[in-house]
Amino acid sequence: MDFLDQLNPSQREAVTYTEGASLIVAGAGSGKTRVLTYRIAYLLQQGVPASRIMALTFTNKAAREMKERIRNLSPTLPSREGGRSLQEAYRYLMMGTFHSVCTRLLRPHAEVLGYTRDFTIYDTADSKSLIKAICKERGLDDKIYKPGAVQSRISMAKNSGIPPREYGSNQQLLREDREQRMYEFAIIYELYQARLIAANAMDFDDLLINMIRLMDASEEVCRRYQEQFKYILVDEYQDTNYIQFLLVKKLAEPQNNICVVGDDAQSIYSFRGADIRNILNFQRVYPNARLFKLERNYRSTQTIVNAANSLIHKNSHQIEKTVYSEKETGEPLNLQAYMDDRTEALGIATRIQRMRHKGYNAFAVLYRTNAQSRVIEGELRKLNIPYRIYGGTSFYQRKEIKDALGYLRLSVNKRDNEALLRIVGFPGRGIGETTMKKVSTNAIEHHRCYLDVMREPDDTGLDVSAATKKKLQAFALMIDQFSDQSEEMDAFRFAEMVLRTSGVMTALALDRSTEGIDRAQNVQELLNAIHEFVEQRQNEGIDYTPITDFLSEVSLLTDQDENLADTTERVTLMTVHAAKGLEFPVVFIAGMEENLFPSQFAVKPSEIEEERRLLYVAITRAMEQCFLSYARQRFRNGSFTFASPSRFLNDIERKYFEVETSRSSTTSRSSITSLTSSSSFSSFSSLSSAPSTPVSGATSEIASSVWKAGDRVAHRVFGEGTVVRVYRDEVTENDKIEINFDTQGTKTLLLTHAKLERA
DNA sequence: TGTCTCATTTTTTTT
DNA sequence: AAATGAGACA
Repeated sequence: MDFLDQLNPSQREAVTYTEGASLIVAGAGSGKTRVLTYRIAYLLQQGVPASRIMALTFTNKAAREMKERIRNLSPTLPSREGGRSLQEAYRYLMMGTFHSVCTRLLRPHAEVLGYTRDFTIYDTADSKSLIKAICKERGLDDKIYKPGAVQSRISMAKNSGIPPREYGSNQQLLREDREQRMYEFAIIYELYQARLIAANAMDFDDLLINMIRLMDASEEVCRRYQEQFKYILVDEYQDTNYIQFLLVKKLAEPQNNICVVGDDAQSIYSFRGADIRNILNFQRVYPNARLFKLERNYRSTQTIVNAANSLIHKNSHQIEKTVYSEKETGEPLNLQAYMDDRTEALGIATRIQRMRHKGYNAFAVLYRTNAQSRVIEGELRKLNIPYRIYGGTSFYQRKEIKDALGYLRLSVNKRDNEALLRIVGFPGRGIGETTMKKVSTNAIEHHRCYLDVMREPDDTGLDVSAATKKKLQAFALMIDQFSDQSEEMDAFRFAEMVLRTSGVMTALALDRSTEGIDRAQNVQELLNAIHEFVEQRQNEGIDYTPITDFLSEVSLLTDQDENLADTTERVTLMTVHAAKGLEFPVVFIAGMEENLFPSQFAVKPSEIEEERRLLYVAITRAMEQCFLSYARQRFRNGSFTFASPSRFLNDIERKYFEVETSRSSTTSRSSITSLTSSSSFSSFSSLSSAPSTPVSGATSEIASSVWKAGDRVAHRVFGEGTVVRVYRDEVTENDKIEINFDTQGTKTLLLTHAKLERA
């Protein structure tokens, strides 16, 4: 049986057209991954060696899954290659995220660019802390130079291919900086880059940029890679940025066997520099490119596909396509209004419970921001519904894990100053901020790394006491010893030795609090992960795995990459971004409110359009049913905010929603305009019409009156309570009050958002 | 130095 | 709510 039979005609065409450039525009659920997988399998069948194929995916998980599918496909392929069996071929595919593939290709040639092979990868936290330090050194106000903002601007510059030098002569950019009062931005950018290089470190963007620089710098390397990768495939092309575009273009030369797959309607990463023009202009860059459209959706019911289409058509420029489904009509979308975020979470949890016969894996609750997961989590737990949260602070972001990794990083790359700063204070060894400040100053002045200064404090004339010197030298000695052994042991044995010798393990074991025990367990967990990593490589025939290999993998892990082993039935909770590429029978989309979805930061039309695409992605994750909901009041940043329904709700054609049944019904099935609340607080009659402004007449009346501790208060959400603390006698709108509730303990409320009544 | 407390600020999505 | 920062204190 020919495996191509399993494809529909348009899929098959896209799979078998292998020479030259092709653009596959793949609507949501149209079997995009399938096409990519089969295309690679087809190439293998045609006798193309696996090592000549490069496939760039959006997550490592996607790469892994694709490899697995290719492996399962390959037995059915007739082997044209006598020697190596096709079943094994998948191992030699160059497959992964842009960042991980670049790291792999970059390491052996890092010297060309002035790095060593052991360069470390700075994650967002490292970069941010470096930026902070630079701003502080220069005495800049971090109210104006917000580390986060500076970082994303640097990233933008990098992703647009503008190095520090060019930045300083770009009038347009400088003007923008002046408007932001960031007169020294160009200098910060330059210093930042210099410090990265000095630390033998690359940030995420550097991995891509340096890959291009490498190919520019070495004709030989360039040709070698171009010859090696005869076929290049890029998944999720709509979310690639300018640098990625350049990189792929360069790698594919001169034969240009390049195949990109994507859906402009699902471009949701512009904040990360993704440029939708890459996919829109593909045919202009490659005039001979064949265009394939996959328009049949195999995932969702007709209603879901049509509803999503009606939404996305509100956007301007798109590649013309008609996504359709031939599955059953299916159930209408459901829209539910709730009084507040907790009621919303409870509503979702209750619905899941009612439908639990489908199995918990059938459900996903999607939201715009990670912060929304808390409430939902809480209500699910109350109803004993098992769930799994993706994103948020992942395992590798935990402090103790970052500390542990810091030791490993520094041992491998002694110039990794950010790692050093992390770990020098843990476990405590009497080296504090003041000392490190001096170390840092001297290091920068003498163009040495921190560890050098600590090892030889006299070389730079470090002004510290003899006792401190001793401590610094002891630390340096320890790291040097680790470093000497880093290539003598495999990753696991090395990590174990370092974490024991350094005192990290002992320090954690000393803390007998619940959190302390957790932390110790987490570090043990890290060791297990390293062990697993080494074993896995052994199975792949690599018998020596140094710690460097592990380190470069962990820093590039994505959110979806975690939690493979756990197969128990659970509801999935994640942001819409994280849900990209996934599907679930039943999808809940929570928080359909203005200033949340679309985000409060989306103001420009293009930004609103991106948010709309984001909702499109969310809806098209659903196979059978889609529930949308919003809350009128939401606890955000420590206080209550009022919310109005998302404008996007009006962008979805009304006819796809469940129609309102009867006005008097207790459970509210509602159309968009007459949303009735299903809350148990209906006794507050004033509630049914949600006020659009937070300050009502009642509030100002309260604001002008005098409240004392012990006065009673009624809050519209929580019911009755007692004021236990008033910060001042004279209460004004922005004052805080603390309210004691019998069920939920104490809450602090901003008076502006609390409706108070004298009880 | 290191730790604790109090106060202020923050806002998204992630390789 | 959570995270960060400043300041007091041992």
